[in-house]
Amino acid sequence: MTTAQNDRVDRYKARCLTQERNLFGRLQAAALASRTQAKRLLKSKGDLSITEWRVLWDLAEAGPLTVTEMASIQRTDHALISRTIPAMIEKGYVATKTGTTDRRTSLVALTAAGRSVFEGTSVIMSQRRAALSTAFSEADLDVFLGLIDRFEQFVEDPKSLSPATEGTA
Amino acid sequence: MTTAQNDRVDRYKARCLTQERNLFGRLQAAALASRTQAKRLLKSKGDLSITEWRVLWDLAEAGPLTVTEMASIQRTDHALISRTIPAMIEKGYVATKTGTTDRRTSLVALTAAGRSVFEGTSVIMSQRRAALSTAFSEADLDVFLGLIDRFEQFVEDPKSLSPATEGTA
DNA sequence: TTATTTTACGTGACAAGTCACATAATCTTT
DNA sequence: AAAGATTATGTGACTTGTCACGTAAAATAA
Repeated sequence: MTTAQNDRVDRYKARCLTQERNLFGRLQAAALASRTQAKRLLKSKGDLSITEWRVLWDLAEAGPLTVTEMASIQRTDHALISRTIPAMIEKGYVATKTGTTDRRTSLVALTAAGRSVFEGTSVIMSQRRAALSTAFSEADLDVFLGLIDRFEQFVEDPKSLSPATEGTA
Repeated sequence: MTTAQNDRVDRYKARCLTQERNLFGRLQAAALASRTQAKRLLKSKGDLSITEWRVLWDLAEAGPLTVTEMASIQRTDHALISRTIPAMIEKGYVATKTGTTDRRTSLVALTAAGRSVFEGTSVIMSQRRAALSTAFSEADLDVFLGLIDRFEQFVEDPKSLSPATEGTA
């Protein structure tokens, strides 16, 4: 290996080191790894997608629910849920009816088949949550969630990157 | 509002409360909010996608780099980068050549135009990182990264959800 | 030296996610 | 009561990401 190649590899390694402290990148990667784990666990028990699993879980815990309510609970966009519901209806897992007090809403409820699929899948997902609870104490979790709260405030607060800030930079 | 409706709303609210302490969901939402912020900032300075920005940034800091090296630095899959490179070549931002020591590799380097686009965009992205540094001290960051390390170990460690665990449950 | 295994990267299919938009329904203002 | 503004949901287009696969090249084993 030549000196130029050594330089190139050194730069690569240095770059990797600096990115280990890049909170944006690290959070992204951790969240995606988490998602991959969930997909793998769901796959081991059937063919539910993550969105389908979330819908079933929310409905099992608190249904019937509107699309917007589920989106809010899951901190996701209503579009994703809206797009998932028809196939779940087709599979017989959920049924919808127009809201009586607000005819814009679509009230989604579990069917018996949906309840059954939920129960067949919930064991592994409960185990996942229980395993996480052994890895992180309640105090750890408080710290973690507090840091996440602060991070979310940062990314959603326009003031942190306002013209005034630019003026002083 | 009837009693049944009250019950339904109460269940929804209770469900929201429990999900506030769901670390999986919270981490996911925070990472996605961060990504959205990045996209918004990039959009304010041009039309770079997140993947394009990441490629430019890595190359500016440590280029030339292979697809696998960039994927490793960014903690992403090589497929995403491979798919992005041709358009960036078309735009004149990067150029590639086959590696001399390993002809399987594709060495990607910034062009002068790419350097220029990088520099036009890097100010706002640097400001973003600086703003994050004012929101989180080095000590905060150490704690946060440590918790993320532990979370990543959890989601990647098969032992936490092994048959032995299932046997004892 | 040959055979086998592993690796780099390009490609395709699909899921998860964002944003814009449209339509209908509801709410607020005039 | 009518007009204007806001909201719920469905849809489409696009990005970001995963996984599987194929091919060529490199590494390892026989």
